[in-house]
Amino acid sequence: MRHPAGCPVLETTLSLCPIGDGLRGEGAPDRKDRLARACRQVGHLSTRRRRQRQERVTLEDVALAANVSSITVSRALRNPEKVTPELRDRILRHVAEMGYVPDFAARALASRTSGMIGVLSPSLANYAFISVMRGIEDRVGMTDLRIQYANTGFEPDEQVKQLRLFLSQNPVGLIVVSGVESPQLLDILAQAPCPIVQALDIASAPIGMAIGIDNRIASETATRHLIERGYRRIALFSGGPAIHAYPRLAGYRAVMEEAGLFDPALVVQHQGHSSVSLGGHLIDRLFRQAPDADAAFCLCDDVALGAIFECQRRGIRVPEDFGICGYHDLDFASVSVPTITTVRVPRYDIGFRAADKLLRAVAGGKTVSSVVDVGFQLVERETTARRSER
Amino acid sequence: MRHPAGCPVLETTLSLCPIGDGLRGEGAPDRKDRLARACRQVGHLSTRRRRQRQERVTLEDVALAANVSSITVSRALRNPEKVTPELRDRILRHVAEMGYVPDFAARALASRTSGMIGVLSPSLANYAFISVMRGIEDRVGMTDLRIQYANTGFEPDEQVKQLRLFLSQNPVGLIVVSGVESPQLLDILAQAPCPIVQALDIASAPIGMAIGIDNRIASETATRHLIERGYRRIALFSGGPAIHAYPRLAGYRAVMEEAGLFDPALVVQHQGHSSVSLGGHLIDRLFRQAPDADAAFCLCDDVALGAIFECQRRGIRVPEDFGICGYHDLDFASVSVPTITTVRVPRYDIGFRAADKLLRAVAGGKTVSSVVDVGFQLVERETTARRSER
DNA sequence: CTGTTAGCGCCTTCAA
DNA sequence: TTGAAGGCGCTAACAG
Repeated sequence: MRHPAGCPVLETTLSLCPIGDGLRGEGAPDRKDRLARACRQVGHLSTRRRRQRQERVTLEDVALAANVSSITVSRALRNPEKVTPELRDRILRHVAEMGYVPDFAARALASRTSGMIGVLSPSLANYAFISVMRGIEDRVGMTDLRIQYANTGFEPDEQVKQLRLFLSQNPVGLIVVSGVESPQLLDILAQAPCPIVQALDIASAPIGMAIGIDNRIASETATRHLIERGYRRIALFSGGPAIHAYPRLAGYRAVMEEAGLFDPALVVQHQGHSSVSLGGHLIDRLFRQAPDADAAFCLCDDVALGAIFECQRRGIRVPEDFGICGYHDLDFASVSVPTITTVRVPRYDIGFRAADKLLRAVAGGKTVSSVVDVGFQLVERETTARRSER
Repeated sequence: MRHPAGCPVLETTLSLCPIGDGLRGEGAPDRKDRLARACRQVGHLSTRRRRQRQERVTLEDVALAANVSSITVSRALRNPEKVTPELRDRILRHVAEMGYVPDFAARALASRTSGMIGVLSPSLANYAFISVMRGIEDRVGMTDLRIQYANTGFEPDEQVKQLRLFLSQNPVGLIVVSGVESPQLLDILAQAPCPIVQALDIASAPIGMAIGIDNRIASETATRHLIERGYRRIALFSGGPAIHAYPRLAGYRAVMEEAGLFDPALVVQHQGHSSVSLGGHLIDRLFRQAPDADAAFCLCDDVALGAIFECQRRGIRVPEDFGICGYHDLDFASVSVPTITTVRVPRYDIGFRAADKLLRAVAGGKTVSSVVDVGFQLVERETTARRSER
């Protein structure tokens, strides 16, 4: 069934508009009056000439209207306690009336602080990262600082590019969600003129501060759990670039090798975002490469869920015929049928505390290198709940 | 199983650091040399005094080193074609060598354009919005413009606050994902000095341009579909504030009333983000309020999935005993067991085209009011696939 | 408590 | 093609 509106096509050309095209506003009508008044004032002559076809109300405009100096308006806005209450009220009235909006660029330039925290994360399309960001947001929301997000889609080049953009904005601090892999990125981070906190992964080489869990150990624990449950031909399902999953891959491999069970045919990877549908595809690939596989350790719960669905479709019983272990303990892992055994990572907490660490470093003016392991938890649920056959 | 790191507690106080605390960097060692050289130059005396304990490399620093004026360096960087190739190379070498990083605040102030596009979205924790943002990102990525995100958690106050923050940054344009409800927000938007595109919903009053689907009609279509399949006691499951879901509620209600089937006990709402686990809770509430309910129209697929799980757990057969229709056609809807009937919304496309519209308006310098309906599609799958009993 | 002065780093404008 | 002068809007530092 198609909605009557049909299926419009993109308008033809996609002009790649550079910065700064066609942005000039048109003149504000009531500006002349204020300018006239300005001329009657002393010491504000410079105001006269500028703004021909501009519209923005400036501090000085408000100051003129309120018959004070611009710095007083500034103070009334930012340090109310430093201005007489009546004066302040009068000024604030004018501010509201004239619709004054502060200009952050000017403020940043003059005060030499942007009041901005940059958050670099690999992907928005994953609840695992989003929880971390919620934690960050909640902590930063308690301050006057602003957050600026950038997501890099797991691509090293994009990481570097986004980081450059951040640095151009003089961030007060930086949070890098997930591990830092590219050496170039590490280089830039090391030279960054602000504190940096790495959140989520502490296994990769940290710059400055880090808070999260040791994904390698978590991965070892999960793999070991599958072995203890009697599974032998345990596959690894991974979405996203290998480099991002590296610590977890290493943990899986170490345990499998130790047990004499490692087989490259069991490692099924996919470049690209993890998703539920990916889980099904990986099951398909797995059974072609290794028809005797009897379990899968999925590096994200959504892949695990997709694997469950595909098993149901093929008549493979979970956990009896095939065990599944996920990662992250996403919302649905505890309510799906069957419920998903997974590695619980306190993501919100990590975000909150990462922001907290950062804010302390910003306030203290010093970056003390430190690594905090918040710990994980293996949550055993139905997808691996078969009697041990060991 | 607990990871040995244990469960550390948040460090005691959470100082609410205001903007600008403790940010001064320490002196750069090689600065003296450059300053000395500077003194030998003419016309740059002003450079001497400033920067006592500062570190940032400025255009002028590079200019000094390259023996040109700062404006030439600026040009070499931003309009390479306006500078002799050799000179340009020499300058760029110095730039790289000295690690010059442009200062966006200064650029924005001087050029009167921020080069930034603001994207206001209700929630990051929902794949529906994230797809839209991916579309936006891909289109904007073709330009030099930057994106700044803000999410408002569905709260009107937060929307206004975030919007103010945007306006303080002189955005080149604004994209508002999802409908605009609060009149205050509408007010501010109406006065914004830049083009605005509203994406995803075109049913609510548009300011400027809008692109998306008519959620009310989509909702009507879905409800009608359930009726056609023979369901009668059709519930509505909604996450998020009622105001956000309003067009869809209205569509559902209109069709149900028309059919003489409407019953308030069938409407189950929850303030808060939708999620898979929410679906289960809503099923629970529904069967308490209306034990004879035989279907649910869920305003998001994740709620629908949660409803499926809960039905499985209770031995309720879907679609035979209970029909389920979702919304958004998220990734998993086509692979779950059973697959989910849902309303497909071309979210990525909407994002991409919203950005495209915005960029055109920015380039053209004019905002032509326009509303584009991209249309939706009802995708019939297993959760409603029972023989019609009508 | 309020005002004056002098930039912040870059870019626009105009001149050479 | 390059440079000099000046200003963007705001705030730090110091006066009064």
